[in-house]
Formats: sequence, C-alpha cells, structure tokens
Amino acid sequence: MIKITFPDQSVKEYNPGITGIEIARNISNSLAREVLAVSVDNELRDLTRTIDHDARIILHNFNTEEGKHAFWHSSAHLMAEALEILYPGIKFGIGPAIENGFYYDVDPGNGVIITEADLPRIEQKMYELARQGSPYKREEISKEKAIDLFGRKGDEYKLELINELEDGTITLYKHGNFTDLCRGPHLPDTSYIKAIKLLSVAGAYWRGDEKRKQLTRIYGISFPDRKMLDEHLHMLEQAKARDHRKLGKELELFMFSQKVGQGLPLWLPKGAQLREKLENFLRRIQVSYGYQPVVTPHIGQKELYVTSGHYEKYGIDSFQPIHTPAEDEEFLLKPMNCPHHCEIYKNKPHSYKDLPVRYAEFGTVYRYEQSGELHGLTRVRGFTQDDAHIFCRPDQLKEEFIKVIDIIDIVFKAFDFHDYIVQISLRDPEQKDKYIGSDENWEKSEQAIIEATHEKGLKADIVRGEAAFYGPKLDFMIRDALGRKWQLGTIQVDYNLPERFDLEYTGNDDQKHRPVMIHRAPFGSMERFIAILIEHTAGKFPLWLAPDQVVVLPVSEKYHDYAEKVLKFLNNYDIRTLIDKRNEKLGKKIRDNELKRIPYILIVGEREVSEASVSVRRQGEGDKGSMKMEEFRDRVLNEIKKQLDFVDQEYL
RNA sequence: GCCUCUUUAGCUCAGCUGGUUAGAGCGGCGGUUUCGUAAACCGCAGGUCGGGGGUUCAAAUCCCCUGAGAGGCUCCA
Repeated sequence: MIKITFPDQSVKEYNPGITGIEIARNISNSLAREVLAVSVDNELRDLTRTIDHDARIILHNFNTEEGKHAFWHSSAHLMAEALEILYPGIKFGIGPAIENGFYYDVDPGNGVIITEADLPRIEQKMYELARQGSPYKREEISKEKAIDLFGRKGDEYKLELINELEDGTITLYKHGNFTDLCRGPHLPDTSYIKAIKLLSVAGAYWRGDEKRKQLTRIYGISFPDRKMLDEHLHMLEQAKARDHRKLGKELELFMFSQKVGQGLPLWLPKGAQLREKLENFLRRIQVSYGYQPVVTPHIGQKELYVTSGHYEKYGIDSFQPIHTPAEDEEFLLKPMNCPHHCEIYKNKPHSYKDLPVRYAEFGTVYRYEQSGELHGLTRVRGFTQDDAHIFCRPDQLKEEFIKVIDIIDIVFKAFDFHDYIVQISLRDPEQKDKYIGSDENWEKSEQAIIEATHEKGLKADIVRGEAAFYGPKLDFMIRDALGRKWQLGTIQVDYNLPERFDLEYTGNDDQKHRPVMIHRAPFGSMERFIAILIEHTAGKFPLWLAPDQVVVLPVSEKYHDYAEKVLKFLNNYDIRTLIDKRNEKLGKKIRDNELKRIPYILIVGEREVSEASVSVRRQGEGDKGSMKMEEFRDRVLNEIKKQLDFVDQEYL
C-alpha cells in the first residue's frame, strides 16, 4: 500500500499503480466529474498516470490555474486535430494554454490562408471530435524516434523543438488520429471539452523572431460547460464597452486625425481639462516632495543625443533629424527628457549637501513606434511623460526610492487602482558585461530597490535579466479592460548618463564624485495613464477629476434665469457647471446627461425657484431629493475633499 | 514593419452574387410643444461610399497601389 497525503493533511492508503482519477472517484463521484489534473509531489500530471509511491497530491478542477491550464492545453490539441483534418499537410509550431484560453501557431502551407471566416468551420469540427471522447494518451519516446516521426511528417517546427530537448525527457500525446510533441499534462479525454469559441486569427513570428517565418496563430477559449462560455463572452462584450478608444470618442476627450498623423493624439477641451487636473494633482505632491519644476524644448541638437547615447538607439529608427536651413545643423525631436535635465544639472556645481536634486517636467517626447504597435492612447508616437530626474549620492538611493514609491502609492490610491503588478528588473548575473557601471554599484542599487519595496510592503516579482543596460528598475503595471498589461509608473536607476554627461558633485572629502540618477514617472505617460483610467472608471471619473461636474436642467424655458443663478453660484466655488438649455423634455435631458457621465444633475423648476433649492441626482444612483443651493455646494466640496484628503493626511 | 480583417453622413450601422436620383437611427438645424426624474412631435440639411488608378456599357460592390483603424507578433511610457 502507498500513502497519499491530501492538501488538508489527511492521509489515505491505496494500492500502488492507482491513478489520480481513481483516487478522485474513491472520494466522491462529483469530485471525479470535475477534476482535471493532479499535482503529485508538486509535479503537475495527467489524471490517468499511475502513482506508485507515497506522495502528496492536489486534485485540480477548473477553478484552479493548473486545472484550466490542462483544460486549455488539451483544447489546443483538439483544435490541432481539427486543423489537420481540414487542412491536410498543415504544420504545427507551438500550441500552449494562455491566461485566457489557448492558441496554436500553424503553417497551413502551399499558400493556404486561414481567416476568421474559417473559424466556425474549425469550431464545428472540434465539437464533432470532442464528442468522440478520445482519450489523451501519453507516450515516452527517444529523441531518435521523435526526430524520425516528425521528420517523416516533414514538420520542421517540431523538429527544431525536439533538437533542443534532451533525450529521455521527450513525451508525445496522442488522441484520435493526432499526435503531438508535448510535455502535458492533459485531460483524460476530449469529451471534457463542452464549449468552444475560436476568437481570432493573427500572424505570429516563429519563436517570436521577426526575422523568421510568420505563422498563423489561432486564438480560442473553451469551457467545461456552455454557461461558462456564455458568461465569458458576455464579459468580453462588457469590456469592449469600457474601451478607452470608444469612450474617448463618446465623451469627447481626445481624437486622432488622419491628417495630423498616426499615433498623434489631439486632446479635446474636456480631455485637456482632465489632463490638466491630473498634472496639477501631481505637481502639488511633487512640490512637497522637494521637486523643482523645469521646462525644456521639444528638440535638441544631435550632439546632445550622441552624448546621451540616444542617437544610437533612436537615431535611425526614429523621426528623421530636422535640418536647419543655413548651417545645416541637425536637431532631433526628443525621445526622452533626461539629456536636457542633465544639462540643467551641469549648469552649476553641486555640493554633497545639496543632493538630492530633483527636476520635474511634464515633458513631451516623440518616438517613431512601428505602425502596427500603435494602440489608442496606450501606445502613441507623441506623448507626455510626468518625468523627473533625481540626482543623488549612492547612499541616498534607497531613501529616494522609498519616496518615489510613496508618490506612486498616492497616485494608485487616488484612482482606486488596487490590482497592479510590481516588477523589479535586475541584471542577468550570467552576462554582467552587458551592463554599464561597476559591480559594486549594481549590487548596491539592486539591494536598495529590493529593500525599498520590502519596506513599503510591496509584493514585487523579481525578474533577472530584465534591467535596462544602464541600471535596474521598478515598474508598476496595470491591466486594461481586456486584460492586456500596460506599464504605468516606473522608477529606473541610471549609471550611464551621469557618466556620459560627466556629472559630478563635490563630496565632504573635497573630491569630485559621480551622482546616481533616478528616472521616474508615477503616471508613466499622461496618455497611457488616462487611457487606463478611462477603462477602470468606465468614464465615470471621480468627482474632483470629472471635466464637467454638474449640469443644471431647467424643467422648461421659464427657469433658465434661475438655472443661470445656480450656475454662477457654483462656479464661484470652482465647481465646473453647465446648463442644458435644449428644448427637450426633462426625461430626455436626464438620459443624455447620465450617458455623458456627468456626476451631478440638478433639476430646477417651479418648486426649486420658490425654495432657492436644487433637486439632485447623482450619476448612476438616481434621485437624491432636493436641497438648498448651499447644502448642495457643501455636498460637492465635501465629496471632493474626501477623495483627496488622504494625500494630506498620510503623505504631505 | 509583418500577418489577417475593417473602412459608406458628425456618431452607430444597412446596402445580397456590379444595374436607375446610396438608405436608417441617433446627432445637427427649423418649427410645434413649455413639459418634473433615463428617448415628445413634424419638417429640413448632411455622403464625389478613406484616397488614387484599373476592369466594365455600368463600380460603394471586382482587381492593383496607397492612407487610416482593429486583433496579434517583436518593442516600449
């Protein structure tokens, strides 16, 4: 007998050779019906594999990452089987489970193109095959045999993968007439897959290398029952409704013009107002954290960027240099603000006593992003960073990091961003020569970042090899409505620019020393931040930020004068107010202004005029009853105060 | 940049396999109505169908080039 230990520490005895599914069945039939994969001593395995020795096991259903993973991976194989039937001779790249579903990269060969129009047909075939309930069979195979097998199929992609594997670790999975190179694990059989939706077709370079062949990637998702699929599709619909590109247009925040150019956003009055609010919010915080505003031009001489090294990185693939008419000097649109700030630092000598020096600028930069990369406001070619550069002594690094983390903390709290990812990017210890700066400095700064995040209680993922060549960094990432990850806030240590610009300060030893530089941007860029903010709020901005805070609706033309009075009164308190004087019925005006996401709607008619009151509706909540004008003013001012009070209370 | 798809009025979209003056709703404008908590009624004006070229007796519709957008791939705020 072998001892099987469960997650709750209970132990049961079984005969050796028992399988995961049999154990599940032994516990209960309902468990057996929903379990999809099993971890045996932390190794994720098929339910149908035998267990021969004492082990700790975890049974995974669809509610766990592991369960979903097996489910979607098996679905990818099912799709591959369907594809092989529908497109004879098709070759396969990789077909993994992903965060939401699965994909398979395929090469249909001889000029065949798979488009979205073909997906229903493939889907149908998958349903047909799923119903057959073919078991997924695992087989261990020697490298030689694997090469022989896929060589005969002529599948060069699989051969390439096999060649990189070690003999003795290669496994195949077979179901129906389809065999794939695969590590597994898989579901017991295809009948588990009850609901399938193929979502999109996209080009994907083989192994992510743009110099290699582009394969066709088919994305799909599947579920153990139809209802879950419907829910998922419904959720996707909902997410689309929050898309900042759609809302940006509807709420008149920003636009793009074919004539102005790709990736160059135009901010409409309401969007500009929102943006200005955000900037002022951060400006105020930065003043109290000891930042000094600076302003620098949008272009700089080529030499500046040769010194900074940006010419090498951005020079060729970026907007082409601007040439002056008489002298034919070259100027570049700035891709970053730091070179300008370095020059400002050099404007006067610095003592160790003066450090850190913190220069802040909402600096607009231009980068020639590949056209296929542009995406709404989240990736554009001209954007404004809430940039600042901190010049400090090496011993001040950690403290400065903590202060910057504080600012990012304020920002994320103010906008209710809870679900963000913090990533520490360190250098690759195997390839130290890829990076600039001394070993000692790297050690120190990496340590400083790790300690700073630790002290601030941030749960950060440490990723080695992701650092910039000039220093380690700490990034804050957040997801958009459709779950795509975007980097917002960033803090980066830089040893490179101080070196290149020969920056120095005089130490207490009367010697010249090199300061360390920190690049930081809590929002990241105004464009991207606002994009994410729109998606997170679905356009219902917090009151203090809403471009229009209050709209007054006169019940009829007779009350326009009174509406004007209300407007004037509120404007005196800096409450941004409009009047909807259109010749429409009240219900219509309410509807339209609700859809514009204006936080407060005030209705004024006979009653309000006689009482010097307003009838209040809060966006999304409906009627709040009537109150005196002064009472409403206090309500608004209090709500705003409450939203921002924590900044003064906890940080300033 | 590459792959696939999309592009018709200010917005959202219809226009089947090429066939008479290209449609609808919303929005805009004019009028009627002066109205009490999510869409009053009537009328009018908006489009060289993203741009250019071609095939055809005939092109929004087919072909080629090109712009822009979407979903991805590599890169990045």
